[in-house]
Amino acid sequence: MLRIGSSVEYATRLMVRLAAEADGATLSAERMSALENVPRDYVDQILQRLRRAGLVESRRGAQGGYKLSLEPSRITIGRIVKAVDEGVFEAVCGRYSAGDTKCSHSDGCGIRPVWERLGLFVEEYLDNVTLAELLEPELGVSARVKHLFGAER
Amino acid sequence: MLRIGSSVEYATRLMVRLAAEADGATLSAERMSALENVPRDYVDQILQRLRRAGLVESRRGAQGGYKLSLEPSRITIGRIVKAVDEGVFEAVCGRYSAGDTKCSHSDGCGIRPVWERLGLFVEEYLDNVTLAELLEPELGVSARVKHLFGAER
DNA sequence: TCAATCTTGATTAGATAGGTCAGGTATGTT
DNA sequence: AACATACCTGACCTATCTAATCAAGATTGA
Ligand code: FES
Ligand code: FES
Repeated sequence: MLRIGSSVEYATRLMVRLAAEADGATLSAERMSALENVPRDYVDQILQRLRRAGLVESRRGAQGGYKLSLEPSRITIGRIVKAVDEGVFEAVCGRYSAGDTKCSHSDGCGIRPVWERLGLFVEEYLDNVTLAELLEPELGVSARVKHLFGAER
Repeated sequence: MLRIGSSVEYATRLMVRLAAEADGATLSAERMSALENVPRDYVDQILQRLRRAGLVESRRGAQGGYKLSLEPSRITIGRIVKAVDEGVFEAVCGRYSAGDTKCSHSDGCGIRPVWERLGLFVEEYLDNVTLAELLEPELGVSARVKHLFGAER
């Protein structure tokens, strides 16, 4: 139901690596592959998706590589996830085309909003964790997220 | 990443049907299949999983069928989901066996807690929506869940 | 020129989800 | 007893998706 796939995990790890890089220094895909133990060609594929989403910039040729295109504090896990994982949230009800009566509840259904809210909920969570916060592991999860939990757990 | 699969949606719909049944009246799998437009054999399969989880009771033979084994107010969506969907939450980090160094972060990783919290978060949400609440669609999503969202959205 | 490095898109092997099937067991009715 | 109804069990199939690989090209720096 909720699954952090390898592309999402890899992308996050790569981004954290880049964020840890001092200044605007670049890292090559080759190097990131070695550092993060992610298959070389797969690193390429993931970085391209991140680039197309505007999260990283690249420079080709010798001494080329990648670097973040925004400050770590402006990049959220949510953006990373959306960049590499097309359908972040998907419910069955939405898969039926209009005429299809398969989901007989379509109108005034009490169940559907539960899934939809859950989707928003997860998005809200992911959009409130930034790369910058991940660089300070002693904080654990973002303080900004904690309010979402309500009372202490 | 977050996907409401058909087994989860079907199970929820079937449970709502049963909850709507007055008193302890039973419904046959055949009938539920027709009412909810879910493949006959698949209904069987799903109801068995719900029964093994203790959420429904069955009676065999003529005039047999299924009914809830608990009051609707004591059955949460979370329990339904866990009954039909084995690995509700799964992160990549957890897939590597101890010796495997694939995930070089394993210790003191700042990323992993983000996924773990998300898992708890989703569980908390699902465990706070009951069948009883779904029977009153005018309420939309449970008031008990709203506090999880923090301020108005 | 040459080597390093990103860029593009197709392809493949394996896992998973969604659904089907065949055969069995229990129970009510006649 | 016989029969129909309906649950029960577990194996099986198939389309889709994921993770990963591959091949060929385009830039850049030395
Ligand atoms: S619209 Fe799909 S369950 Fe109600
Ligand atoms: S332990 Fe897997 S990303 Fe850190």
